[in-house]
Amino acid sequence: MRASRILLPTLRDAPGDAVARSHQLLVRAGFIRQIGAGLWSYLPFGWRVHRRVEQIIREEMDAIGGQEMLMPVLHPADLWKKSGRYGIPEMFYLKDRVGRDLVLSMTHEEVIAFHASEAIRSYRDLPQIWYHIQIKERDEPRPQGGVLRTREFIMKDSYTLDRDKSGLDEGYTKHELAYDRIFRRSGIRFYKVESDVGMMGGSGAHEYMAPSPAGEDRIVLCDGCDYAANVEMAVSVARPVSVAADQPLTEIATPDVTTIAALATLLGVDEGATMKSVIVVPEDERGGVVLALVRGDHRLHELKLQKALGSTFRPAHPDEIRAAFGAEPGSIGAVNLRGGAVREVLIDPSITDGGYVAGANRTGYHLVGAQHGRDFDARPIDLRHAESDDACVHCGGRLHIEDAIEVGNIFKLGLRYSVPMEATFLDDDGVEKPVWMGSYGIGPARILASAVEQFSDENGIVWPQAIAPYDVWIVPIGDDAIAPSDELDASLATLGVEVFVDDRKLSPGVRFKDADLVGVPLRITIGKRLETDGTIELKHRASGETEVLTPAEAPARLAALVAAAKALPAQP
RNA sequence: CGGGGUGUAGCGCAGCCUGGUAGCGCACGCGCUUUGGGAGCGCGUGGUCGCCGGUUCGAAUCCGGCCACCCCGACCA
Repeated sequence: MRASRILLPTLRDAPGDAVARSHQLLVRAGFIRQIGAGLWSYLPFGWRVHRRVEQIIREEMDAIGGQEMLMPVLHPADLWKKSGRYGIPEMFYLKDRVGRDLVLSMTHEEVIAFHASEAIRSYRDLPQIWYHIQIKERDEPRPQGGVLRTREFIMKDSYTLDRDKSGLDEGYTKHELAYDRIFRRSGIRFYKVESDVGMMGGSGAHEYMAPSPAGEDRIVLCDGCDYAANVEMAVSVARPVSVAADQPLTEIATPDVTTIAALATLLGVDEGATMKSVIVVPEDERGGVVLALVRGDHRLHELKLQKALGSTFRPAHPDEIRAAFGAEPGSIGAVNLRGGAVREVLIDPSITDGGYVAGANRTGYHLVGAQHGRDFDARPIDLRHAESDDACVHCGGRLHIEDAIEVGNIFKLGLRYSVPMEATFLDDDGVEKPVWMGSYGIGPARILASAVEQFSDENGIVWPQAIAPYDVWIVPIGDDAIAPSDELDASLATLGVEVFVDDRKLSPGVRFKDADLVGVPLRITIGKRLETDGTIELKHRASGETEVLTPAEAPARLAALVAAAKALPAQP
């Protein structure tokens, strides 16, 4: 491909509002352009990368028996009313000319279940793996980071349909294998982590996470074993704190002390030897306040508390706290509760049997030696945020937390959609049963952006070979270099290598800068040396190393390099 | 949705406080020179200063309202 025929609007400066590195570089390098909040066009180079990612996904999905299809973006509202998801705030709602309710697809579980309900009659029709690579529309509260979080994006979503739970497990395992190969072939660094099932519902899930400071997710990783989890799910062993057991319960005056830090300082104890009281009001019909207890040095994990409560919640207002506990915020604890004033008390299990410092429910006083089971009752449940330097529950190793971009996820949906959507089949025992479903997503744009986040330098992007917009970038210098460039392009084309010939009428310096910015892994320079000593130069974008080649040996050398770089690599 | 910020040429920015002919760099066009790491000289093109209203003889500038976009948080794949 000749540069003079392609749209490649590179910029010397990134737009002032671009913060994420991938956002800056993809715009500067002429890959993407914004048309509104969370709405992006892919220009030719950007789209080439996207399509290469798609193609890797397609090949690996086909390899596990996936059947590619295409489902619409516009859905009748009835489908979503049937599954019970109509009304969720992230969906775009619209009406047609006669007033029928329609929605734009956020995902395709409903449509898949609809097709399954019609097409799957018998256990002989199972299992199935269906997928498509299609647009998703989501009314995101806050699109950000360029192409990292958008309101319209393309997703590969696949769905397994199985006869029973073990069938679902097999389909899930196939996806784990396919996903491992997809992300390795794409050339990005990634982790597979345990994850929350989120809005999809279901019974088990993993996420594929590309570590990057631009990521919106936090993952917990063990230095000693392969434990990896989203912080939403992570369990860990808290830093040990020594607390004496069987201390007598003693009330002490702590005037004007309302923070854990001040309390620990005043009493000369570890913050971890105190109990933090968090008072919340669940947003359900039952009413009342709930007291959640975590260790003083820990943070309450709001999502875990939400799951424990079975509903969303808000912090209690000070007057609600006074009414329920008879004391000001800052002096609240689980001991000596007034009967019926507090709906439930939850306690994080890192608070062990010893005596802790706790609010006395008397303004300006705390209790020393408060002991769960002896002085108060509470339901033990994991409520705390895993922290860096916690210990691994599996191997005792040290945990650390990294930022990461979610590039894919896999969910065991179970019967969540097949039951309401009536996707059933007749089993060999003559009984009509619901299909077991799984759903599996990958965001090609996030793979693309993750690669830029992970692989760039001060000069621009450094694409992994497999998803680079082109395999080789040729800079002809001088008119005499054009014909040899085209010849090399033609030879490489017969070897399946895609070449970009930068024949723009710009100085060599500008074209070298653009080549670095755009980040094609292999660059050939054809200049005077072809005439003087019959050679051309190969430069590796990543290492900066150069090789001197003759035009005759170049095609084989380049084709070999490309093939080697695209071979399934170990994780970098 | 809460908090903060920004809207002036394709991109990056100055001008606004203190009202008086809209500027700079890059990019872009033409000419000449130049061709292995963002070339030089010369001549040019391009902006209803986000929108609406108000104050004023006069508004990019002051006032009010609205819109858009970005960041943090909430939320979410």
